[in-house]
Amino acid sequence: MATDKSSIFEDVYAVVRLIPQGRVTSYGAIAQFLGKKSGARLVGWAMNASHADPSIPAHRVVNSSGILTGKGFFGGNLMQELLEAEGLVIKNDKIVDFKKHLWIPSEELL
DNA sequence: AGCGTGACGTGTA
DNA sequence: GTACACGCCACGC
Repeated sequence: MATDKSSIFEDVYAVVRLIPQGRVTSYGAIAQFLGKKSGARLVGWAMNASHADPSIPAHRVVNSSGILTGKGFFGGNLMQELLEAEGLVIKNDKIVDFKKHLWIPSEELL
């Protein structure tokens, strides 16, 4: 949004930044919202680049199982603590009641 | 233009 | 329930 890079990163960043606190979304949901049916990998790849932008709550993005796949990129349990700080409950690296906290842009933003 | 890679997703065994 | 393979799109070399 802020730029005309035409790169998928910007699109992913924009969506991730819209994720409300205490909510989470999945790579597939974002990919679907962007129009990529199975572009979940692209989202994950974009998130990898999100490290350059600390304003991106990448910790709110998990895989379709609600597992903190990218926690290793945050360093230890930082990702889990961030989510717990937002009222979420993490158990065994996965979000409890994941579907309950799931935030789908294509539905919430509709 | 082709190959390899990736914080994924889904299906099948 | 776990393990493996395929598919999918975009970027870097």
